[in-house]
Amino acid sequence: MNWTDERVEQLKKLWAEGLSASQIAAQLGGVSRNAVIGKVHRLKLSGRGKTTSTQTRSKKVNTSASGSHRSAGSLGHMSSRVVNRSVGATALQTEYSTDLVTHTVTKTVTDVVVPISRRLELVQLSERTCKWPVGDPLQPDFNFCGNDVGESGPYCTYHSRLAYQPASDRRRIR
DNA sequence: CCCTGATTCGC
DNA sequence: GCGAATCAGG
Repeated sequence: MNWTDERVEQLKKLWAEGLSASQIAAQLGGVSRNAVIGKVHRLKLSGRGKTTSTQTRSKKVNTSASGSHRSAGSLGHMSSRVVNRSVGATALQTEYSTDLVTHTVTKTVTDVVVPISRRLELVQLSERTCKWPVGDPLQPDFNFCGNDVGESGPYCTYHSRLAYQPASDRRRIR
């Protein structure tokens, strides 16, 4: 995958918005989070604002002659990271978030990164359906994401992450 | 276990 | 320049 200008633009934008590297990678598609991070570094825009990354890195594992001890104990996980990609209308969306316009766009921050959801009604929930609420509980059309939950909880894998993980953002020690 | 960003280094 | 592997940490 090439880093076209548009993609780089997206990257910078999303990174500035505070999205994590993996989320950005998911949205751009075709790249891993490492690729994103690597690019971010090359663009010299890491440390999103703060994070005075104090150069404390100097460990480095023996590069030569070591290795080959990464046995194969467990098998893969297969956690598909499905993300709805905005098909079509992907054109001009590169030069619009530049400032100068303060008209609160409020582009409905809905699911910038949320994948598919089945929109089930409460009655249809079962033991294996994601109980992540979708919509406004005060509205009659309130429903739930009904994706299959693995064995890991009341939510589908994706929503589980949204529910918990949001942490890991205040280690500051670096 | 999951995740995060940071760094290094072979390509 | 790119990104996988690795590391360190929450």
